[in-house]
Amino acid sequence: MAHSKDYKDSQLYRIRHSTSHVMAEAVVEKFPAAKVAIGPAIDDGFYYDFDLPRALTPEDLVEIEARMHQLIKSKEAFKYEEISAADAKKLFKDQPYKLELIEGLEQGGVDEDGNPSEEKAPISIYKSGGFTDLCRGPHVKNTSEINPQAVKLLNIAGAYWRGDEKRPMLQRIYGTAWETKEQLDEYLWKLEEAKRRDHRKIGKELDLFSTNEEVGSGLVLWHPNGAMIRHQIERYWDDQHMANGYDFVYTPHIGKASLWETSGHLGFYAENMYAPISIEEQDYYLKPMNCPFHLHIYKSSLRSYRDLPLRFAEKGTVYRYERSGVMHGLMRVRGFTQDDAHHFCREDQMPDEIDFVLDFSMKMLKAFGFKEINAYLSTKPEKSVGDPAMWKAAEHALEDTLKRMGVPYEVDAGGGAFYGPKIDLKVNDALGREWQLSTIQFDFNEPERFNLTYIGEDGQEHRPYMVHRALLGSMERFFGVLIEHYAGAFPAWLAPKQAIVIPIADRHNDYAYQVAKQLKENGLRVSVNASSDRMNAKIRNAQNEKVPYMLVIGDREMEAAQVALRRRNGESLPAMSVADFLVLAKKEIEEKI
RNA sequence: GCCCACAUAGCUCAGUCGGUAGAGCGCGUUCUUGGUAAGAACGAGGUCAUGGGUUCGAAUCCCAUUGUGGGCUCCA
Repeated sequence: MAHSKDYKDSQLYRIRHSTSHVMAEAVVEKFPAAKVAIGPAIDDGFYYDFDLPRALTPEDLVEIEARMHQLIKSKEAFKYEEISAADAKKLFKDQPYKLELIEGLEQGGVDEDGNPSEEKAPISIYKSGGFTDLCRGPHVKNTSEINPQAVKLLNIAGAYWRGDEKRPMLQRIYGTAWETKEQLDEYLWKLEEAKRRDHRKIGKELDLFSTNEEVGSGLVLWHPNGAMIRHQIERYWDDQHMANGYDFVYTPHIGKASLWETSGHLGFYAENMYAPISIEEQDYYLKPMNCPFHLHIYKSSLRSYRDLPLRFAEKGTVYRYERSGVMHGLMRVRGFTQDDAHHFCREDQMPDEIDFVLDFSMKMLKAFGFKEINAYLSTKPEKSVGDPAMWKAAEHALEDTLKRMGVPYEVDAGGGAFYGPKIDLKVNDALGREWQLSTIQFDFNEPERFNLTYIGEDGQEHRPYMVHRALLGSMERFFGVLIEHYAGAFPAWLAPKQAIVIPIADRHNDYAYQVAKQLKENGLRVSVNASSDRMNAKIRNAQNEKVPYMLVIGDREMEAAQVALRRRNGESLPAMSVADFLVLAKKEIEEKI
């Protein structure tokens, strides 16, 4: 992840980078045979990669951390020195990874982390205590600037040397460092909170979804509660699309090999596709994307410039091969449903079309409670297909729209796909974490490959612009993000169970069922807890289920034909009539709060 | 796919030195009818992920497979 310049210049960055050196010192002290790789500061801390004679254990981490505290307290100075490549090679003669880095520095074009760098930097080393590292810095002057109370080692992980799976697997130790203990505690609290909100944990607790060993890894089973939430999401999605000029389409899950040859997927996407299914000596492939089908719908009749723009939308389920180690709950799966759409338009319509799709995306995301949305604009890479003039026009349209709408954005120059520029939208969740959801991508490849045309005003054939977009991304990932954002306490419009009626004693059951019936007739998702539990237990269960509205019914309510509302947040309202509760609930559901 | 770790009741977990299993929650039955986060008793529930090996004997040791977790790489 790219760090801002501010961060790289900050004291915090120096503290973290220096702490990683202290950690390396402690590790090398413990394992004199250790080969050290690289150890940079990262977003919330630092890491260092080592090649060690044995696998590290959590106990090693405790020991290393304790030694680090001692080293920090011994007030080691960080001493900077520039040396020649020859001296550096001599100094690091037993450190193959460092030697490789020195080679790179000598040739220029890479920095000491092995990343591309424009200037040819001098070779420099930092000495601190008994540890000398090839390093550009910057560092703190002395470990006295590091607060040992604000340093913590977090976990051990495997990592390839230079991220290349063909190179040796190293052991990486992640740690974090802050200026004060309070900051560390806050960070650790955030990690704990992230664990509490983990969609896999909440998914089990609220019975939302599961995966199953026999079904297969990365294949999601949506349980009734999760499916109800998805259904509500989709209902809203359908309504919005219908009201905004989209046409719904449905397409099959497999298509013939020739389709994927035409689209180019067998050329550039084959490693993500499943092996073909052979039917009557024809190969069929499970679809990894919906676009080729939508393109054929476009092509199914002659299109006039008057027909455009066309917007084909489909919640299309796709299957992509993911390597076995990368699956993660709902966030990374092998089968998922994209909320997909393809826009086809004329060049003169393109700016408006982009305006529309960005505005529409933002409105959708905001409806789901995401207030902060950041955009990332990716432009033409070196290798690309399509007319450079079309690229320029598309990039301008994207950027102009972002500016006009005042959406904060970053430009990733050359970061686009080979077939077109794109805007990705990322939201910040309740914990401030960023998630990519929407993607809006031009495609100059497939319209060519499928020879899409429309008849223009001039009677000639023209190539339409095509935009591929997914707003929520995939239903699976979006649901995962939503679970973590709300920590399972879904707003009433999404909650699988919106209200629960809690009779205090058996004699209130009949009235409770009457109330529930009335609510159901008004469209609420409601149930009655008529078990022999005490009221306290019923409330506790409803709280744990995160039901937004609890309607307690006892003698008083029954007599007055009322309900006593307790909200999920613990707030108790004075008893009200069922009609009044309906007004209140319907308003909140309508407003999606 | 790779490195490391893990897999015991529906869930969360305990199980010592290798001697064929336990708790809490949940579930069922009964009693209890209680006013805003757990009333009580009793009961049912496990081929210890799967397959193989070592051993007189395996939840426990070894190997493989599947799945899960933390990462790397990749990504909606």
